[in-house]
Amino acid sequence: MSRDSGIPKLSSATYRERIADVLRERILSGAFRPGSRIVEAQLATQFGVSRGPLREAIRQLNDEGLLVTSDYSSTRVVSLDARDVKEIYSFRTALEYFAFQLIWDRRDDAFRRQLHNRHVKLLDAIESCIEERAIAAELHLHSLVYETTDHQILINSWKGLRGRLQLYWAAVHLAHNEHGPRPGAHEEYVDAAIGDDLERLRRVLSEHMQQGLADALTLLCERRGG
Amino acid sequence: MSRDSGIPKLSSATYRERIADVLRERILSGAFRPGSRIVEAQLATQFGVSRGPLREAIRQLNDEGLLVTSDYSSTRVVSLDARDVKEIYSFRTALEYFAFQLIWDRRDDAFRRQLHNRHVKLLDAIESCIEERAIAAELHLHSLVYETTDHQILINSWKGLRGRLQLYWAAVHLAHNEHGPRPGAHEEYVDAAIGDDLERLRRVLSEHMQQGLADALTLLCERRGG
DNA sequence: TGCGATTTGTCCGTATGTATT
DNA sequence: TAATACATACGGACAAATCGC
Repeated sequence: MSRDSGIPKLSSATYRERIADVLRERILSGAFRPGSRIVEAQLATQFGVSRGPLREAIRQLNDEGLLVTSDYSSTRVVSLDARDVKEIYSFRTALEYFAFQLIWDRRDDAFRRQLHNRHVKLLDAIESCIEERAIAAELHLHSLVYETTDHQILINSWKGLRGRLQLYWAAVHLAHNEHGPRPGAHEEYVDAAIGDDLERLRRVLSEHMQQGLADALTLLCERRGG
Repeated sequence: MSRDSGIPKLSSATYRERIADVLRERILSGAFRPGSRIVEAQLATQFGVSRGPLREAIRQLNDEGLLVTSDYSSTRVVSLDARDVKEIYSFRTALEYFAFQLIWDRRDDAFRRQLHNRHVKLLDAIESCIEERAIAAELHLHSLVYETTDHQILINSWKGLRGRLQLYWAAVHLAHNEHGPRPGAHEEYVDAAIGDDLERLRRVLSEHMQQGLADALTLLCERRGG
């Protein structure tokens, strides 16, 4: 009824694009929880747009892996299982190592400074005990290496992974609000990232991701259990 | 006029899906050449469908990286430049090494047999001098390791890359019909893939891809030049 | 600079197919 | 089996933006 609901008219670009942005934001923020249903016509009237652009936005979020629609029946927010999370973390390890390989000999002071800044922000966010902030800050820290590569395919691939990671952690957070990133977990990562031993970074990255995966799966089990 | 043009009505699934399949096939086969224009309304009448499903199919091919549409103006078949090709080959190297890592300790006789089969088929295809066959056979050979991983994210990622590779080679072929994959180029690849030295495979893969990239860029320059 | 033509983007009413109950 | 809800598809119309003249 309200017909409010985002879709800022003044910003540029097409409706389809803006709708996709709003939908993505609501899914990642947890406003639309995993498994919950998305009804085309409902959202269209809520957003004050026709079904056409809305359908196309939904299709796009399907390709991004945030929505799942079964033909002629329903579309729901994706609900990740243990297998999905394992795939995400293993793939992420490979991508991030590739990213570091690409920039290894091009790392400069700006890179080191940015890395430090984002690490400090992460520690701040963790201390604030606002888990959304902590998650966002962690992903922001890890994003730096991807941005630095200037490799479009890699960056897009990372965006897709990051979205699903964010969705997953948001869901975990809603299930039981505790457990952000660990305060000391990124010291070694940052240190290796600015160091001179690529092979060491490889090991640190691998261990870092395995720890992240372990945390994720623990929480997944707790959620299923209770 | 003709209103023929594919879109097999009897097969399952939605129009959007079938239209996307037909479009993809025509792009990858070279029937729609890189840079050529795609007009919504035209295709809709040709295919005998309305603009709705057609638009959605176009959107999907946009996400797959085969079409590029500029808002309110036009949509064209993507035309890859040197930078794109470099990104594809470097990313592909990283993905394929990751894939081998995943299956390294799980390689069995079935894998080795399949690899051999696909290699023989590739050699046959090269000898036939039908370049489309040779390209398809080469991609089929490389696909094996991805399929074996059973890693959905990785497989989807590879599908996207493979599509653009196929598009690129088809374009090169139309420009001057020569230069398929080299006959001896995959001996070492297959040998390393069934061997016991992962580090050697890494090197072979890297060199193999660099050679492929070099061939691709040479042809690109020739195309631009004459 | 402006103008018209072309094409994409969007809306709405309606009809049909499919899954679910 | 029938009814319902919803996704899918159609067609005609108009708005908005781009491009060529």
